[in-house]
Amino acid sequence: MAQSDTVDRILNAAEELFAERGFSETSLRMITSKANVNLAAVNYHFGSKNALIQAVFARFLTPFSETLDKAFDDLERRCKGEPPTLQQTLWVLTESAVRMPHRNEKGISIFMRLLGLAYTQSQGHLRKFLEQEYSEPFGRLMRLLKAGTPQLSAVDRYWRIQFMLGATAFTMSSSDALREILENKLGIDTTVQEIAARLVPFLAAGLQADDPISVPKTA
Amino acid sequence: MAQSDTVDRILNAAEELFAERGFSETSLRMITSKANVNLAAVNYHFGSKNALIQAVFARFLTPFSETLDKAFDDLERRCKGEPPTLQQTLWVLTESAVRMPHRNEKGISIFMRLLGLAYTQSQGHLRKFLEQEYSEPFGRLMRLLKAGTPQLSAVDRYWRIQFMLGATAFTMSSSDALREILENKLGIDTTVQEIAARLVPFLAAGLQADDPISVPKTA
DNA sequence: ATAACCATCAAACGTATGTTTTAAACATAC
DNA sequence: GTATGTTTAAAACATACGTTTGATGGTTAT
Repeated sequence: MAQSDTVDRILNAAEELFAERGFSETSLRMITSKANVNLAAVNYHFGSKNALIQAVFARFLTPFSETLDKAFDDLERRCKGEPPTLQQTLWVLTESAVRMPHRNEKGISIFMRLLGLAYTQSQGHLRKFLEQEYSEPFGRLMRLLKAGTPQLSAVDRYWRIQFMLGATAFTMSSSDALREILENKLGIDTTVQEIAARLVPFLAAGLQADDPISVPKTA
Repeated sequence: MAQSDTVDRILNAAEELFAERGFSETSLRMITSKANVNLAAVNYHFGSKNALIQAVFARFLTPFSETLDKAFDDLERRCKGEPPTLQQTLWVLTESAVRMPHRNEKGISIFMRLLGLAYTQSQGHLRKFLEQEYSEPFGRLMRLLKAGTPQLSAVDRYWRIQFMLGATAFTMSSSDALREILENKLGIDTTVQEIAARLVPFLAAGLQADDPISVPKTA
């Protein structure tokens, strides 16, 4: 073949297995046998397992950050100087994620699950890589969230953004299982888009909650 | 010695290392050398690494579920037939977690981090163990949450509880890292109690958000 | 005193991991 | 058609893992 697709097959298999099982729990042999390539191919093409992990993230994060950047440009153009509202920012964010071209119908939930894992699993090299490569679009999102919640102190905003990321990554990462449970329990089918549509008002309300750090009614 | 403290030393070391690094990333050799016991002691006293993981959870989850049960009894008694409000339920939950007797000042954050890991890391045996052992207090919490959000449809409530669990588990599972980032950025030190106190109003507001499934302003 | 029991220890076991090596097959350019 | 650089293949590498073994010492009960 003119150009081998070995690299892509490895990336596809690794992406799926990482999302299912986490990084440490996924061996190179699982990946290469799922991808139907030789074991040595990973180290040949990527150099190491850690570099493969980073490559998996780069493959979807790079186009996503470009899409997001353009969508934010669009949003700010429509707002003509006025800072975008929190709901607008959140909606552009979820829309960009959902609208990304995905390799299959599981793409969006794999995407989310990987983001959650990047935060959760203590992979020092990954955190460094993501901070170096994607600090700019991340910073832009943070600035927009800040503009959308001018009433919050920096500390309040920081924590509430963490809560927001948690709710999103967690829900999306297990959206398949959650959708299935709901289907069995109430006979209702839900799309990822609908989940996102439910998530946005939840997050917006949480981010903007009045916050007289509630005192217990306990005696 | 009359009674060896080997078991407790193993549990203490394991608890701390699991919380720091996750389960797969923590080897028995790390644990036994931190605990200053022989490598074989783990398999002798617990049988296997998985059984040790479960024992670590049981040691704090069993007393916690008893404390929580009594606190819910208390709450319902104070409410005299009226269903407790959502804020009351959430507050009793976090209060019970915070008020638990802990072995040291890191105890509460280790507790939280482990709970987050239990959700996040795909340890099949752990999930089964927790479901079997603690289904009753978990079910009670779910019933109270339902009573506290009577205005929600079953579907809305289902998803919003998932969002809530996600925000909590995710934040708690990376609370150390998040606290550290905040310390470096703004020079502010945060206790786990403060995080919990910030989380409650966020969750309460999100759970009770008005929900006219927001339509994008996008063209 | 002696037997039974339990906890500890160093050492080894078998397995699985990430990585490297060697040779063969391949496509492409001359 | 042969040479060249690239990709695959199979095997072996060293290392780390969870677990098991068999000997040893100490405590308890008979």
